[in-house]
Amino acid sequence: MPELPEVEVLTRSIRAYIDGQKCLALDVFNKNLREPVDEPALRNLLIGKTVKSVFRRGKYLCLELPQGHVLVHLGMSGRLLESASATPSLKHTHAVFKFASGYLHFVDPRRFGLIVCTSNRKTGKQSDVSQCKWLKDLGPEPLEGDLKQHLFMSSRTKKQPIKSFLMDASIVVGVGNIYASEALFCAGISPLRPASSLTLQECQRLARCIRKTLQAAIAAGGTTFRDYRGADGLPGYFKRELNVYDRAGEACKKCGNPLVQIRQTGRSTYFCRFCQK
DNA sequence: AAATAATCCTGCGGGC
DNA sequence: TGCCCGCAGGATTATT
Repeated sequence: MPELPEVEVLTRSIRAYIDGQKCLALDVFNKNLREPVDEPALRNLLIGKTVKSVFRRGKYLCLELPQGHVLVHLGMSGRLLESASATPSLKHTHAVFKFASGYLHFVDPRRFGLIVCTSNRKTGKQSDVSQCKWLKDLGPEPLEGDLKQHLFMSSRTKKQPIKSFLMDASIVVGVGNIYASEALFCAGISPLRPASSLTLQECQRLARCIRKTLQAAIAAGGTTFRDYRGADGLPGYFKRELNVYDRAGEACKKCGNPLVQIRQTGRSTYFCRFCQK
């Protein structure tokens, strides 16, 4: 998916588009996402209501409404597109939201995505969306707080490779397969290193690199590898700034040696054997 | 407890 | 042209 930078860019667009706008209608064409879409609950939360805020938590896009939240996750291939038309223009358009300002089309060929809602009213009390089942186990945001200290402390008992560790959303959110490889290259740390073997100094370097990489990607509008598109339907431009991802066999930009590709827990990892120790 | 494998689904590119 | 294979940015569940 869409990792953190892509969802952040998307969130900003969607915020400008629908924050403070009233939702007028909802069409669900295919409920069959990772979790079945609860259309009655969604309508109840949305129709005739005004969007109070739009924010991101990890890779979730969150819409705040008077009586709860709608959470959207793009999975691997999801898109959320702004459109002046109610009619789906793309195959695999599973839902269309109508707001006073225009339409939002949810498109997701692989259907790993998610549209779920959380309601305030169940307990009768104001419920904290951060404690809902989707968000409660997420680790901290990498762009906030003391990331270096967190990485160091939470890795002390972990023998798993640092790359897998970084991609674990319960450790830190938003770092997916692309940015894990990129951040490790930036920090000069091998993806194969056991997480617990990193020193505090290395965690500091890694934390800085994670932030630098994510922020640069946000500034470039995200990375489009295959599927990702912004809310305007346009790709992100960070791909040309990638140093290792999808560059197996090509020259390392630091030392010139060929980059290698390996598999870690079922995912491709790219790195330089000479620059990353 | 912690680490890995299998799984959900469609699309695309490469090899033949 | 077309078929088959492997792979794809995620996250949960089951298995060792």
